[in-house]
Amino acid sequence: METALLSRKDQIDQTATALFRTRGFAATSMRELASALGMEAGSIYSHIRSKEELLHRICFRLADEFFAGFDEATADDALPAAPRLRRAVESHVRVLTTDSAASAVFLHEWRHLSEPARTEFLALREQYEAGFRKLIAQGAAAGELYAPDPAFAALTLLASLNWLPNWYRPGGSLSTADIAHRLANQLLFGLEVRGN
Amino acid sequence: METALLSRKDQIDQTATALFRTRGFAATSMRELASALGMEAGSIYSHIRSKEELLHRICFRLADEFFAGFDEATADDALPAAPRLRRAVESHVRVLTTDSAASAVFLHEWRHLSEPARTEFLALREQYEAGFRKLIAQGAAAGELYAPDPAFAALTLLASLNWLPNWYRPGGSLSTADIAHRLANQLLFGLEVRGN
DNA sequence: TTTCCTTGCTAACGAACGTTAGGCTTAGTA
DNA sequence: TACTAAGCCTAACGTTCGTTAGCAAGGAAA
Repeated sequence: METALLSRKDQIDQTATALFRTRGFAATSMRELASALGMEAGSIYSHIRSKEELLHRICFRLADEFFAGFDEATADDALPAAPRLRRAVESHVRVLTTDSAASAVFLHEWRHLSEPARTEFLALREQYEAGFRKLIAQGAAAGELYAPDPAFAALTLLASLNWLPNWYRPGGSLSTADIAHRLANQLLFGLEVRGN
Repeated sequence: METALLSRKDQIDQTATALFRTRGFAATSMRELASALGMEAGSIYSHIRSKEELLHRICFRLADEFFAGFDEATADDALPAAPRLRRAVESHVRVLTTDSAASAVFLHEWRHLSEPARTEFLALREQYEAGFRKLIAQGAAAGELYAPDPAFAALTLLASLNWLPNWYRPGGSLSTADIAHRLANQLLFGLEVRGN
């Protein structure tokens, strides 16, 4: 029972994540998933209740990670908005890179959740984005950031970050921290007030 | 035969585009598509050869539009790289907004193309992105742009733009030209050399 | 040793899938 | 008037889908 590094259930989650990422949720069959795990399709149901449960777990676990990272990164109220935003960006990138397959599923496959999970998911997503909007708006109000339209800026910022799982490959020359720092630099440079 | 504004085949393309966008290609059945068109599933095959042909047409038509827009926007060799890049960005945004459903399909559903179409598609995509990379690199070499890593900058730039179909809705307060101009401003501001 | 829980198997279920064949209706053309 | 072609129908094909039932092997716990 306490044998492997990964429990069988975790192996299933992980393999499902990889398949959902490359093939898409709808185009991945339980038989494909079973085959990748070296077992039969029916056997998977000793571990899970349904195919959608797999997707549900992936999406909401990632949501948790994004929130936890954001909260930790922005916890210090004494800090100005700009560095807090920078830390939030770095946290976001860290989640994207350390769990890039799950992130890709999180970003692309959530629409295959059925109600009410889908609505719940979208609410979380909106709440998360609102965190960035608020930070940018604070920074703009304090004159730390140049962002005439905080909502627009937040959208663009997250868009750039969320493209990362599309090209990032774990074996690359840049470390996760490098990428995070670099992306934050490039994006915030355009936002920060000139002469800073 | 010359009756409608849209031929029946074009109506099918258009409805398929909308469904592929919201439901995804794999999760959209021919019976769903037929029902949305007010006909039966089998009848569609009087107009098309296969479901994948629909996806193929959408993806490659959009590729044509992106290329045509880019070529026109950057045709003037006498212009410096920075304004040519700006025009390319505006062209990209124009395609994304005037055909946002098809763009979303183009961006998300291409992986359901089977070989060799899939490889062909990816080659086109790479070629298109190379155009942006080259423009940014030229601008950086000439000192017009601040981009220590042109590939990185191109990736980030297109990422921000390609997120557009996720939030843009045709009835919004901003015109297509407004959005194009605004996005180009926001993105290039971070790229352009300070004091310009 | 007995009991149980985990893990997996085989076989099958009903449903939905993409696609095809063949026929009917209608409108335009000769 | 006869012919043709488009457009759509119904019915069905073979396949694959997610999922379930029932059973067997193996190790842990009693």
